[in-house]
Amino acid sequence: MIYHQLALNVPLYPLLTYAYPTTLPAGTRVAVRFRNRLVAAIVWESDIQPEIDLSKIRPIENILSDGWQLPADWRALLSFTARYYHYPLGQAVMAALPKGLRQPKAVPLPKQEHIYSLNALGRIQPAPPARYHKQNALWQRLLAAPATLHQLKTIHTQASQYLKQWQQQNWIEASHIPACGSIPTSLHQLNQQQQQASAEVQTKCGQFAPFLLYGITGSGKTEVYFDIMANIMQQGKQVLFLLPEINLTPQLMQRVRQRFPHTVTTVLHSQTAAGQRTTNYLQAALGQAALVIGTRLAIFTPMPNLGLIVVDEEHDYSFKQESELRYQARDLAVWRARQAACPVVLGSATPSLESWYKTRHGDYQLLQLSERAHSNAQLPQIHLLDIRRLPLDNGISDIIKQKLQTNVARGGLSMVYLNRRGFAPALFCDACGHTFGCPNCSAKLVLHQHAGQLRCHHCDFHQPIPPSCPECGNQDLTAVGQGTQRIEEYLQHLLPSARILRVDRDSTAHRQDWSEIYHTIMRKEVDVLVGTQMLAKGHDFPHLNLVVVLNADNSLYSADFRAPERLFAELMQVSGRAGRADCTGEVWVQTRQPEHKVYQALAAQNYVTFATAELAERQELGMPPFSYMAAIRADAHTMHEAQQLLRQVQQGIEQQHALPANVNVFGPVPMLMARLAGYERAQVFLESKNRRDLHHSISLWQNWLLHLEKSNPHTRWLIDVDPLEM
DNA sequence: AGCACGCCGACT
DNA sequence: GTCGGCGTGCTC
Ligand SMILES: [Zn+2]
Ligand SMILES: [Zn+2]
Repeated sequence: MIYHQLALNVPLYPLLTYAYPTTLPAGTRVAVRFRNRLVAAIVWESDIQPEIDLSKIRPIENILSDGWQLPADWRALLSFTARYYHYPLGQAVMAALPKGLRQPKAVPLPKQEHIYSLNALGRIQPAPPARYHKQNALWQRLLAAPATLHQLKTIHTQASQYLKQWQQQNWIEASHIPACGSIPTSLHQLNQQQQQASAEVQTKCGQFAPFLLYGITGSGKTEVYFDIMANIMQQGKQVLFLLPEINLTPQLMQRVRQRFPHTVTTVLHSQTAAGQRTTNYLQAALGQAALVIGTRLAIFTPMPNLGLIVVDEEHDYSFKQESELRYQARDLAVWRARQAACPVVLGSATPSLESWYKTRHGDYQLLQLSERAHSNAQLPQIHLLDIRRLPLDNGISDIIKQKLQTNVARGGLSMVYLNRRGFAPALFCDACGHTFGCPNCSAKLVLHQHAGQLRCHHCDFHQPIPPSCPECGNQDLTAVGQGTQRIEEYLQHLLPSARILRVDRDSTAHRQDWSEIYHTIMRKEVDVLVGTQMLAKGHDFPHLNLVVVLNADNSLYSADFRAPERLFAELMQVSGRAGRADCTGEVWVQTRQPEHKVYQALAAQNYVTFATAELAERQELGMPPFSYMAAIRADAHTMHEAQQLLRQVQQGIEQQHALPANVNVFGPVPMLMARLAGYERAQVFLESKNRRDLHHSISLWQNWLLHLEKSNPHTRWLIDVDPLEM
């Protein structure tokens, strides 16, 4: 018997040993019995010396992927990912596979699509008589240009039958459809900066080279990506294009299809149906698709000819998975580019301070687009409106009211942005001061007027709006603050003739809603948009010329050291919506702290100044990117239990004096959101300037946690490397 | 994580 | 006497 190390979906750090009569190559998908259930597994290593009792080792039941293995570079990526994020390798491997490949069932490989063309003999044949009009149409189509079965089926569903006939006559030939296909020249003429950026990346083709493409909103980053992608794909290489889910819109896909009409493109995101995702994954893995577009999970797609990775909106937090395997796809993209020896382009109008810092140190090469791509498009004018002494009506000052009225009157499109859905963020008792909190979370319940409910935005708790205060019985309950619903209602009252549309998670609950909303806006059937982040990202409305930002100050009070960076990026993004194409835009930001660095940098529309100042502050405090961090978290029904496990580990390590001197430990402290979905959450931060020592310390903590978890059975724990949550 | 095993309270 | 509550421990 030959023994193999297998990756299975079990929460154990070591791999499991199974036997097979012959040596199976690493990367083979197999089915095995685990606890007497048939599950899928991936061969990680063959011909090993078992470290456990031979009697416990069971046989591999059968081999699932005949003739295809998960490639060595993919396995190296997962080994690295599991090690770096301190996550069980078996579970990491399974998280990187689409559902179809996690099942103990064989999956047929996608057949490479054929393209059919009439050969010389075929071309001199008479066309089928016109009375057989479907047959004739097929023939005419093939006469005009080669076509795929898929295309021919749109002419006649029985196309394959006739193709077979004609193939037997030796009139047509079938050939594999090329992954890349011909790429037509772009309709967009790149400006000088764009050309230069594209050229810089292309000179590094075939070698590891990380770039940060810093381009202001509207500077045409996408055209630059497309230009580089076209070049790389024409060399027969594959391109991986990552972007936040919210930006993966039908409009974006439309642009891709227009620019690369003959390129086999595959889309991978969490909304793709499971079966389709497996097919797409395999298409990329077999090199049949030249272009892979997807959200963070697409970083794990095997690509045999990877020639370029693009990460658009690289500052976006959605690249970090905040559960289970807590990977940062942007960072893994850089790792993969190094492994594949290819360029990687991270793009943003407000780069993450981590990436910006790396350009300062020459780790990443900086590419800048400082002009709007369309020379007639102006930057918006951003105004800060100090509301400390101004009367507000539903959170809106007179000046803003007038701005909105004027813009509606002259037929412009306005947007009122606030990052709070619902009617009001809190309900308050005037008599005793009682507020309604979520019983499961440390958060206030949000008033949803239309639904007649108080809802928690962090868990699924909800209750009917109470008629009176449960503390004192008072019936005068006041809705405090503004949510999008309330603003929508108020604006309808203020601007009775205006067509107002609210866009937030509540108004776009169904998949279709967004595209309907989008088209309504594009048909200019809306005067005022009210919405949250959804509205700020991913969609351009060329005729939008007034943006109003309400209640942004809330984020300034956060204890999270990344809050200013986040707010700045968010406000720059919202502001960038105003005045694209050929109309000048105006942005008005209501604030009580106009002197704050975030607002000052925003008004000046100066990312560089902001980043420089913010980095200086981070350096002073020894925060990332000037140090590396990891969070060890524990949760339990009581904060005491959660902190107890962490304290026990801390004491154990202290007694052994095992912690490297250059690793600092903070905590245990409650998380900023201390209670979530019924669990009290505590954490310890490990911080060091030395990555090796940090990781050594994490492993130390991990081993102690594995040892002490038995005596704390009600406490769960996890490790978050390079954490974003605080 | 599941899923068995096992040891005590409240049912027929 | 048994049914089932979940605390404990293992998984190749
Ligand atoms: Zn009260
Ligand atoms: Zn809650």
